[in-house]
Amino acid sequence: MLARIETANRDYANVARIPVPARSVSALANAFALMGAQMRYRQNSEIYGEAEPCEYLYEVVSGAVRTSKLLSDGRRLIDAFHLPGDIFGIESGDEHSFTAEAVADAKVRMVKLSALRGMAERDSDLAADLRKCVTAKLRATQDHMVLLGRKTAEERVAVFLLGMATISRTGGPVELPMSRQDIADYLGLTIETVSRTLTQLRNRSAIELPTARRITLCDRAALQRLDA
Amino acid sequence: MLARIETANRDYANVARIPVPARSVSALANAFALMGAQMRYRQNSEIYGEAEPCEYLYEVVSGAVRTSKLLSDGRRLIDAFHLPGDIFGIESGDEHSFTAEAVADAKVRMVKLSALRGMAERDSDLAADLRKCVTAKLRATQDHMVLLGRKTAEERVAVFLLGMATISRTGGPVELPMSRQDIADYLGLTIETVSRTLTQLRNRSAIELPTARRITLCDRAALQRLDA
DNA sequence: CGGGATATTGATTGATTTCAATGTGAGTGG
DNA sequence: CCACTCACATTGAAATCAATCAATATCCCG
Repeated sequence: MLARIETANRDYANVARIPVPARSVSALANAFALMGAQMRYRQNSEIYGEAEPCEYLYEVVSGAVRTSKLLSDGRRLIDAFHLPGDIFGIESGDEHSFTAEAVADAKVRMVKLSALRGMAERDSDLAADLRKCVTAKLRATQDHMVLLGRKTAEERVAVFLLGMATISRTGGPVELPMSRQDIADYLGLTIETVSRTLTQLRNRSAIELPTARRITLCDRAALQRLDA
Repeated sequence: MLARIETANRDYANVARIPVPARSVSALANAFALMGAQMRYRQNSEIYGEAEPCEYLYEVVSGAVRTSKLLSDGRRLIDAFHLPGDIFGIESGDEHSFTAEAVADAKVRMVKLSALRGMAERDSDLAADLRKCVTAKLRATQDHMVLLGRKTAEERVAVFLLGMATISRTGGPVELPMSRQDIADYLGLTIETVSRTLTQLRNRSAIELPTARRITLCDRAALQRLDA
């Protein structure tokens, strides 16, 4: 849920997601188009690991990617989900602080950071795009931090649903590429609480759940109200 | 609890705090020394507000500053505490996403961001320092996010205490410039839970509480163990 | 020596977790 | 095509951690 290379502006209901409008990252988009090496990753396979050096910037072409951190005793926090068009691999230093894995089978384009940085010295648009990726990441992390620090289970789930709906902005139902465990670890909850909260929202007719991985938002206003 | 202009390296026990070593931000330190305008702020007065444009970068000279966000219904999350030597005002865009206020009477030096950015075009060291401030901020926010998302009250308080001890690295007791309410809002807890947790740590002889605002860490290892 | 804010402690409630079944659905092989 | 299976999701009951409500206690500060 980070910087996307967008082709159109839209309303950004979801506080947890601050996409970068298309025009402003076109230099980066070009770099990916020109220099991007495409890779495939099977579901649950690792793209990079925590503590590995940051060498590439990635763009999701298809599928979905999660970046997460595992605590010593098995607790896990998912920092973000990355969907087609999203950039990931931005990190807070020379080493990854999260692990990236394919949530579903994924195609990913990657570009060497050293190459991008080299180009950015000559191309101020590209330099600006790279800066924008970092600040967008920071903003998303700040929003996620507020969510985890100060919101109820119901609010967290509502924010998540609105965020997913914004991304896959087909008017229709939202297709979730991730499991309940992934959602729980993103929201700082347990799978049971996520499940119960979804049921609760369904009982109030805010959403419909045709299948576990497909959710229709019937009453966005009700969800929005929960996005305190 | 962000980038500091450090004069020496030390062990960085606290995951929530990633100081920038002195050498690497010397260009920025110079800029503050040369161009910094000093301001005083009374306790609890606002330095900048959420949604105001980002115009300055700040350095705490004395006292303490908090950056926080208020939710619509009064819930508050404190993003970070900034102590002497810390840089703050780094934000995720052109507008502040948090409010900055003096926790205690504070002296602050400020430099126009536009000026810094202008200089950074000619001075690659300064440009690197500015990048480092953003990435350090991102890392601190990521760590805080993990804390809020996945840690128990006891773990949160332990991390906070170790962090404060690292900052004010006098071997002696830690002086807290902030109230219990501030600590609670930083840790995503209530004042009662913070208070009870401190009492609990005292009963286990991990800490001593000569006064409410002064804490001696007697058993760091015990606290470290809680920093999962 | 008050007095008011701040902090601690106590009792209780409540939200979320944990533990434990039960249900559902996609894929496989008979 | 259907049963089987295994993973994933939902639901239920009990336990737990932290929040809330309610008194004190303590510390500044005048």
